[in-house]
Amino acid sequence: MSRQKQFKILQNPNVDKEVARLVKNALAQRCVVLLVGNCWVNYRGRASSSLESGERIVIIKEDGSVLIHRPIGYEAVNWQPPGCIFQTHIKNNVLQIRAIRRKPSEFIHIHFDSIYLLSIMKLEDKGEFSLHATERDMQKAILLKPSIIESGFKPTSYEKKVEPGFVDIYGVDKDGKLVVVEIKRKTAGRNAVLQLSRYVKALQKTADREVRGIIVAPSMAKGIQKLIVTLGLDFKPLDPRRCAAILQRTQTRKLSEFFKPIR
Amino acid sequence: MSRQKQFKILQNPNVDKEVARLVKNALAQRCVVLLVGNCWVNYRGRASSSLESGERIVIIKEDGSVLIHRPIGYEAVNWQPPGCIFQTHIKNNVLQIRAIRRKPSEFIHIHFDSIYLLSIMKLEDKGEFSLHATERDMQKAILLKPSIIESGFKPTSYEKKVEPGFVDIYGVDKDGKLVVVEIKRKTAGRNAVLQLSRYVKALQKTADREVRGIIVAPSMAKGIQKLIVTLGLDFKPLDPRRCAAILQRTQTRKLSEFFKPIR
DNA sequence: GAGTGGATTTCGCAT
DNA sequence: ATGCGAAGTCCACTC
Repeated sequence: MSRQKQFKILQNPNVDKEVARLVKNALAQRCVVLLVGNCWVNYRGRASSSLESGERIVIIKEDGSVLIHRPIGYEAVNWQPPGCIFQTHIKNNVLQIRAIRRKPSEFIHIHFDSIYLLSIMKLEDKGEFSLHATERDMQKAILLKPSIIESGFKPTSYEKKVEPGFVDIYGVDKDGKLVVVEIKRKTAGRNAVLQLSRYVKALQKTADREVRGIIVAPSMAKGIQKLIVTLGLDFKPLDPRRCAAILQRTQTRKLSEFFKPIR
Repeated sequence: MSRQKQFKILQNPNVDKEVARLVKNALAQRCVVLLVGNCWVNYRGRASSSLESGERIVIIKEDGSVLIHRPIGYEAVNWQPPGCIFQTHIKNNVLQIRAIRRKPSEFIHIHFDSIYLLSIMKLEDKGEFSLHATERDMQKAILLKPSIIESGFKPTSYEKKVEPGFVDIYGVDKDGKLVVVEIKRKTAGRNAVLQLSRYVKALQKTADREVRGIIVAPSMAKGIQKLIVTLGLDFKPLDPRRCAAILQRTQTRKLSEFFKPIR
């Protein structure tokens, strides 16, 4: 199963022109460069810092971001966000790598006098990353912490399931208006908006008060904003991961202890 | 100059019991473990996430923190703060590493089906890291050596936090006038000047003496000079590096030993 | 222990 | 572009 990955690994190379050339070429080719060795670092930009000599792991990624990690600590001690320009020099058996960024203008200078490991690689990573919260989780989170929708919102009841693909909440806003909330786990599209609009219109016929419709989703499809405004609806961006976090923090109890489900 | 560093490097090892044993021992001995290979990751805790198969860099540090880095992006895609407990398993030629944390209870499961590089090392890093010339550092320097602002200036108290981007000092000048100092780490702009002016005006209402306002910054924005004069404020240029030097010379003690913080 | 504020915060979405 | 809010924020300091 272990397929041979073609990349360069040098163990304890001399810190010389050859190493500098390898690093320079690797950076030009947008490879990922991994360095372990003894180094010191200076940073100057939004703040200034200096890091004395010590053994660290340095990662330069293909997008031009830089990370310098000490053997302890979750956070990088020095870093540079994506988009850096690089310069490499060798002088007196010291390899210097400069990572320069504009806007804000800042740089990191990394100096290696010993390299234990130099690895240059092309990594392929198409895997999707997802922080999941199901639609039901999002519904739970809103019911447990209605303020994430808007200040003063009070849910009164909810629907357990509605086709196709969303879960609704009913409530009252801070002004006493009736509110229908429609939840989408992914980007809210045309269908969701139209569906909610129909709901609101239907309810309005029998209600004695104004009825509002709110779409809750991590994002809107392109060009939907205008439709939402036209139909008099509101959009509230809500990240599923935030919902997940809320559920984790909150004691998980049955929702029906708090709210009455409709059918 | 490149001294031989004793640590283990395996290139394209088979994903088998031997690899699992090496990793397990390394973690038990608080080594830094560096893995590059094809993996997928599940996280569950404050939130939940899944990361599909792809090629990444994984760092496990001696303090029990974990970082999983994709080939792009400044931030780790998954991580675990220091203090994790680890479990390693091998099953069907897949290496599973579990990093478990209590409080909050959460875990990461990392699965490798190919390993391109496994490096196990003891890194020694005694080098000191110092961040100089933050706004707080400038504040400290002024409090420790008020004469850099102007001769005869005596700070009486300071504010720890002020919205957004400056730290204030209160004091008395050589003539007994009240002084408000506003610090900017970078060029002082229109906002800073107006903010200070409002402060001074507000204080003047309740003060029995004249109140002065001093802007301290490395430089002024273009065209601000006139505004400063118009509002009756003073400007004092101060290089953050000079502050760093002052802090360097002076024994660092708690500011509250000398001055009373306001709120 | 919980709570608070800062960060070279970063990141995203709003205006 | 700029500004505001959230983060699996993390971290350090105070109460």
